[in-house]
Amino acid sequence: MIPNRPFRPAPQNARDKLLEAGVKLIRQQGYAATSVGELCEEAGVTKGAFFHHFESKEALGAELARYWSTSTSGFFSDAPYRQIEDPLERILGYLDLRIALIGGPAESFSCVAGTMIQEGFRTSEPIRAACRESILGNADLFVEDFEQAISRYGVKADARSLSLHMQVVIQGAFILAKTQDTDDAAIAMARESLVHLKRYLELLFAKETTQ
Amino acid sequence: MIPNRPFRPAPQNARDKLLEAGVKLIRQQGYAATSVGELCEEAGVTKGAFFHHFESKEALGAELARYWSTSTSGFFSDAPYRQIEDPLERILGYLDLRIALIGGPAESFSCVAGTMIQEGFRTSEPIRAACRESILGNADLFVEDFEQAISRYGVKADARSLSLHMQVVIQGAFILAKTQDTDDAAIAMARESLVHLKRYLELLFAKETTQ
DNA sequence: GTGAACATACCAACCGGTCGGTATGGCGAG
DNA sequence: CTCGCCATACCGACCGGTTGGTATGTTCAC
Repeated sequence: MIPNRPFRPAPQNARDKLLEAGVKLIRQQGYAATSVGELCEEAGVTKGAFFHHFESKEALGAELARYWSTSTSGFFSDAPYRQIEDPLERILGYLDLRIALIGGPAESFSCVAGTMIQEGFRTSEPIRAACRESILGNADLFVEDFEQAISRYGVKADARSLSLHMQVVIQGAFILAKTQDTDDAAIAMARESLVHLKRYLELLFAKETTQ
Repeated sequence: MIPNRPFRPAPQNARDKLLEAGVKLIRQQGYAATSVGELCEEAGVTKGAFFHHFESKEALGAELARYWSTSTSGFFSDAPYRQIEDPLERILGYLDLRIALIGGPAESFSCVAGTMIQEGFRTSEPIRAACRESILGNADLFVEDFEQAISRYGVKADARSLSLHMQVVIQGAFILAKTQDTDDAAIAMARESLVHLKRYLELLFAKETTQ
């Protein structure tokens, strides 16, 4: 779940600096391995500032998922592919955008919420809930598109289930990308899976496959 | 990547007890959040035993991925679905088995390697390499099946890419499962994604969809 | 002059890892 | 048969450093 820093405004206050530091460090090494001290150093603020803005490290984790969610869903609901009239083409346009956004090292295109939920789903209810909202919220963006596509193309399928499946493939693609030795291989790996997802939707909606 | 304890022999020596403890605790809370002391307590051994068998915590992490890999790939290459003659049906049989194995809480059916690689892909080369082998090794089990299916059904597709895509969906399904509030919802979520994957393969190989 | 936004100094608990030691069992020499 | 030798398996006290978190300022806009 993409947007790198260039997509977001450079943070001014300590709070946002800490959240940006969280995006960077937690994507790279996970939540538990990232210490409060490290976050402060990366953000260029002190521990006092940290605990002024966040009740605990756990609170930053939960806030981070919300921060992430807000910036990414804003990005995806404003992008040009939204103007495409045909609902299926709109969804495929979204996937093309995601494919295009995959670049650089894996930690620059993977998902903060997807990383955090693996560590926190049993041990931190606030983090689980926030990551849940982030991931399912992104899926929600496409339920209506799928409903329209289903009725237009007369296909028997469940709109919500398909939206969730898109998230499944995206999250899984990030994991497989992380197994690769080089950035290029990771990029190719992640993109390939999204192409499979596109083909599934094309086949399901009985459209001629581009391949 | 499934098999729960019942599929593996009860460990006798300290080494295997520690690996079993690793499977349990790291699935639940991740690698970094699991301390050596905790692993020893869960395994019922002391720190001395830990560092007698493993050079470091990191070494246990890497060994754990191999341990996991060995027991799961053994399980999947011995299972009955392997006897199915038709290569596509064999692959679909594998997915049916995976669907059937999804049960209980998310930490009992999710993948140790998929959890660890998110934390270690940048910070620990031994862990990344071991998780890579585990995940890609599982995918390798089905390359030949796909090759046979592709030539039998005369479909234009890449066998290795399809095998990897199966892993993508499986890993992604585990992440989405962890977002759910209840075990039942998590189970349903994970199974649903594998059903989508089945349908993709059925459509791709031009077989009548079961749905 | 008051409250939000930070900085500094500090703490107890816990972390990964070390180390000196013991219990057990295999094995070759006498 | 047995005794000495040694390797392996395991124990648990201990160490220095790091952790998340706190208590107490300081600064400055309103």
